[in-house]
Amino acid sequence: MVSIDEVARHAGVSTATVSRALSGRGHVSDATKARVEAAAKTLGYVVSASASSLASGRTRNIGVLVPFLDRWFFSTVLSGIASALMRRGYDITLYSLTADRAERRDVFDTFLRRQRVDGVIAISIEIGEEETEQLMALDLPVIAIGGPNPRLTTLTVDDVAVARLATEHLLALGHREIAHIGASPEFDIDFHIPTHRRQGFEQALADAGIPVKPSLFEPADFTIEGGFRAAKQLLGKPGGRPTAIFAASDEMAIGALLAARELGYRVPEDISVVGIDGHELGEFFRLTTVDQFPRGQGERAADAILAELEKGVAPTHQPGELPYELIVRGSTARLAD
Amino acid sequence: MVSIDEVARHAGVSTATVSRALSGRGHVSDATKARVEAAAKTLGYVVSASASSLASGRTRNIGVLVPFLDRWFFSTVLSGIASALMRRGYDITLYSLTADRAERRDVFDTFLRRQRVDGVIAISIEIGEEETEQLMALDLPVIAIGGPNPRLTTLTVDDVAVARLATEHLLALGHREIAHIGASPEFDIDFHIPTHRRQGFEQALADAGIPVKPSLFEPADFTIEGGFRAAKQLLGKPGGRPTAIFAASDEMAIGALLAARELGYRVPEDISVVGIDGHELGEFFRLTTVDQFPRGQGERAADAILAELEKGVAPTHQPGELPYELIVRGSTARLAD
DNA sequence: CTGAAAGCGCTAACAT
DNA sequence: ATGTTAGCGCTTTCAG
Repeated sequence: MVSIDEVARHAGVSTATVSRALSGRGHVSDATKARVEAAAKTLGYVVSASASSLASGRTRNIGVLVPFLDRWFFSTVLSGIASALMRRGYDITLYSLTADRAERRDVFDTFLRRQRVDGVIAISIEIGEEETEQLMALDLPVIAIGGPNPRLTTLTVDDVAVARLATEHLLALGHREIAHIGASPEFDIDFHIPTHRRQGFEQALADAGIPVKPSLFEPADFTIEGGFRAAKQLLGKPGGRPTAIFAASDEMAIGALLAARELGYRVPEDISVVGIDGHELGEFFRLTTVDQFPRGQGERAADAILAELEKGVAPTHQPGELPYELIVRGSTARLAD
Repeated sequence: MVSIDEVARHAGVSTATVSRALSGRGHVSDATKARVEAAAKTLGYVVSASASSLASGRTRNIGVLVPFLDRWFFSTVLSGIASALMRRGYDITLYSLTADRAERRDVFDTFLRRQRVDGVIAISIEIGEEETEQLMALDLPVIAIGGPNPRLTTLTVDDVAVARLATEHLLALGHREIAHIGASPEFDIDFHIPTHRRQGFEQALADAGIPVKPSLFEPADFTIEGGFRAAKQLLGKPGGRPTAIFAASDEMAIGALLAARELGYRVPEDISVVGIDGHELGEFFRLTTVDQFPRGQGERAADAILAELEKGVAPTHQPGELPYELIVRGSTARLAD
């Protein structure tokens, strides 16, 4: 590997000047800057990350905490983060948080403390009291996406409003018997998003003067399969089926849609279905949804952390400021008289 | 951040001994080792990655090259890599290769050359001549998964055999009119897996004495939607529809299954469908498939690179040694007489 | 088995 | 605007 003094020699300057010219910190005349850049280029010189980090304290590397790598939502947010960060020359190191308690401890105890990153982005993970403490002890910028944590800077969408919007869409189409597929109670304990969505749902009903029937709620696990099972329950019960289903995620909504079909109901003629997320399969299934632009969430988080890092701008995020939008496709329709 | 000499002082030894005790390189008496470990623990000491890397030349960090983060197959392989690497205390830094040529160049020119990683794993990316050159110039262990590259150590499954297996399953059930959904020609140009799958399909037919009909091939893009469209074409053509479809991926197979249903065909009574991959949705759709254990592929790649790194074992992989297995579920059945 | 000391390849004062 | 120099926090000879 070619090192900085070869470049210095080649350009006829000191290593300090090479460093300045290449990093853009401190003044260098345009002429020398050009010479240095040319030398670096012909020699194929790239700054050594560890040497530079050790000397400067900056790593140009962001740590990203993800709960599941193989679930669509998370990997989509991650890809947003990756592209925004890469554009700015930052590396990203990935910390995948499994269910394994010990591994999870390791991430906070050890991995994150190696001084390998300049900041961390946490994607929709519920961070415990002690973990929050450890994150803050890192003394690094931290941006969390989803799952509001009062002690951390958090990017959130207003989940209550999102759920209201979905529900109001159904109400505006004339539906009165609306079922909701949300999280199972265990899931809810340390993850608040599903609760908020349920609240928004109930608020919208209340505002429309419609009583909330517990029999029209069915828990599931945020997968297609879970949504499928829940919808079968909802639609199979004798005595007055719902005319519409609001699922707390697109994957569950797709499951519901498939369940309705399998039972012989037509969507949207017999039953309307709406989800939340903006899932890539939504278009294919003609699913009406409230899109929350997960890629964009990742990009914003990346921008926020870079702003804090490079401009020292402590982000001033209002809770619930992330955008969302109702996308009306073919899975919802007016209630037939 | 607490540093190595605090630990040294606390344990009453030199920094050299702390380094040896904690890294396990060089001999330290059990007694001092215990003292050092205790000191490190009570002080909460964690070795600084950059200082350690600079001094030793080892980073304990593996670079992973991924083409798409948000596609199920890749994120699943990635999660396998992540868990195997994390268990061994390695970090992983992620390089997402977009279609953008310039960004892609950057990865090879700059990102990978920062000496931030000890090795690289490339997931199913077709690596060009020049890129291969650059990878080799890194002088680091490189493991590629899929897309055999004669100059790189590559973990592959025998795609021809996998496709034969899927096709032979259909043949054994009595099917003779078997359609294949594969890649569109552009896709094929620099990505050989689909071609191999097609070859396996054709070989199996040939062995059974069945002529290959071009009309029974339909290209698609490896998505559910693509498979859906392709199957509609295949099943909609007047004059003798196929009785079975072999799709080169599970996502396309699921699309095909949905298309068959929408056209009013029953699966598997009227038409059998088989895919390849072992997709998480396979179970839900009762899809017969040839599983190629993507998570396991990631884990193996991680193990291989660690073996090379830590034991200096240059991996001796035979082409096509990754496991695969036919999983018969409910989407295939005997041809009705 | 342990310690002293010389770097690893940069960056950031401090000079000039 | 540029050069000199002292580290950054470890690891690794080399001695003992």
